[in-house]
Amino acid sequence: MKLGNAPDSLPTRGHAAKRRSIIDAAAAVFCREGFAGANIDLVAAEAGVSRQTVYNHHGDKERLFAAVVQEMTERSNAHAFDVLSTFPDDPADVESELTAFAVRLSASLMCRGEGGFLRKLVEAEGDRHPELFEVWRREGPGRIWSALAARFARLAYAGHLDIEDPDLAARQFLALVNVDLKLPLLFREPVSEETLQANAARAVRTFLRAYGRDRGPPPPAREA
Amino acid sequence: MKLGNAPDSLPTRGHAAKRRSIIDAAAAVFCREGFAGANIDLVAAEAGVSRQTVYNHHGDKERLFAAVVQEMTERSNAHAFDVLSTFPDDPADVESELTAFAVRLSASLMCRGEGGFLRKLVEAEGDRHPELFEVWRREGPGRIWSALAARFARLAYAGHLDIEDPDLAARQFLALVNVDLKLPLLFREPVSEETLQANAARAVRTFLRAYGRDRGPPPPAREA
DNA sequence: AAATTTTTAGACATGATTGTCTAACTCGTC
DNA sequence: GACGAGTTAGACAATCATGTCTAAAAATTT
Repeated sequence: MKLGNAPDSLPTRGHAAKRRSIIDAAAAVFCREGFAGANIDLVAAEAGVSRQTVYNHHGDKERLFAAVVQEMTERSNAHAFDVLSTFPDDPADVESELTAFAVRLSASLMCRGEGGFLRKLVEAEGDRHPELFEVWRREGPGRIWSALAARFARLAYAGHLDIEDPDLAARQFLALVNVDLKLPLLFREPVSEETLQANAARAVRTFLRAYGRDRGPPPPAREA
Repeated sequence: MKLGNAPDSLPTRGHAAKRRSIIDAAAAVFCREGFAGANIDLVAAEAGVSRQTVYNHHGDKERLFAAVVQEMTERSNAHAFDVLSTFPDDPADVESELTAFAVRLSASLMCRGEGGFLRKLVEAEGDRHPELFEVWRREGPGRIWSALAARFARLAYAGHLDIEDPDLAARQFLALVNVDLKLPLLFREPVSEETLQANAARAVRTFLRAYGRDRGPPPPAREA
């Protein structure tokens, strides 16, 4: 029986560290091998922990998987909102600042880390655990999209862009940014910084041709 | 020993039919459960065939998987080029005809059938069978993209579009068409005809704002 | 330093799956 | 009606993974 003192008392130190390394290792293994192919012994070995400890912490392969998905969702979201907070709010040069933002976005959201994990896991195991990934869908892409949409709306209101439907614009922006990243990502190929930069530049150029302020003759009659 | 008569002699009739149904069943099971989770007994049952027959035909789980990937790649490609052949070559109304094409494209390429199978299999098992999916990558997306790019180039040459880089335009077109299909596809949700239509319309509108001929001031000097 | 909790290594039972083998069966052909 | 290729059901060994258990070791708290 715990004596009920501070929540982060000392015993949790090594405990929490092990828990984290188990989650990390499990994420890697689940992602590499899929749920069915994942081997608990391998997870334990990769986490530098005995198998029994894995069971002590998470009780079950199923529950371990759930813990991994939840943890990754949280990390991924935190990361995403960090990047989102660097969205250019009052840019001197829309194109260059939006491009720089797109680079940050693609670098951290898609290529590295949790984002890819989750996408793959959803794709592979979504059928078997619908409720888990339903949460991800609502809390993940949904919130990011609308946050990004709000940023675009502000940019449009400030006169830097010409956007009817900010939600649509946000989704299309993300789609354009990802155009040339899909295949390398699928094959786990490293994406060089230059590639990222060039790709972002292409995406933003097209995006601005569609949504830029100085896009030819003013639309015939928008509000009258 | 076969008597060496017609290649499609009668004995092969049931044979070929079984082979096909095995491939189909295996595709479904591999796609649902992943390679590790796929159960040969289940494949046999779903194909209406005994397990031994599966082994007679393909010898191995590994080779069965390879056969499935190859077959699906071929079917998917054939289908894709069928749809590609309906690309509007000399449209009276670019927007409406391009939208109709986008509907056909998203309906057959992404939602139904082999395309989704392959994407998921590549995502899930690409690490384990790189050489298999390398072929898919070259023969699948690569060829489709360049074929679509050629069509766009023709459309631009005929004066209906204003495109610098047709390959890029083709990839961006596909990305825009898929914007709102990703999530429903991921979750295997049915996509209604109206949704498809509306989505295609949005995609094409944005695409044409970026690449349309009458997009504001005529580009400085294209051909004189 | 003693006590308590966590971790470890390994054995263990259980169940599932792969791939082989054999004997019986079906079907179209001669 | 018999032949032969292909098919079937089921038994079978071998492998492997999950999850439990136990006794010993390590780390922490009092």
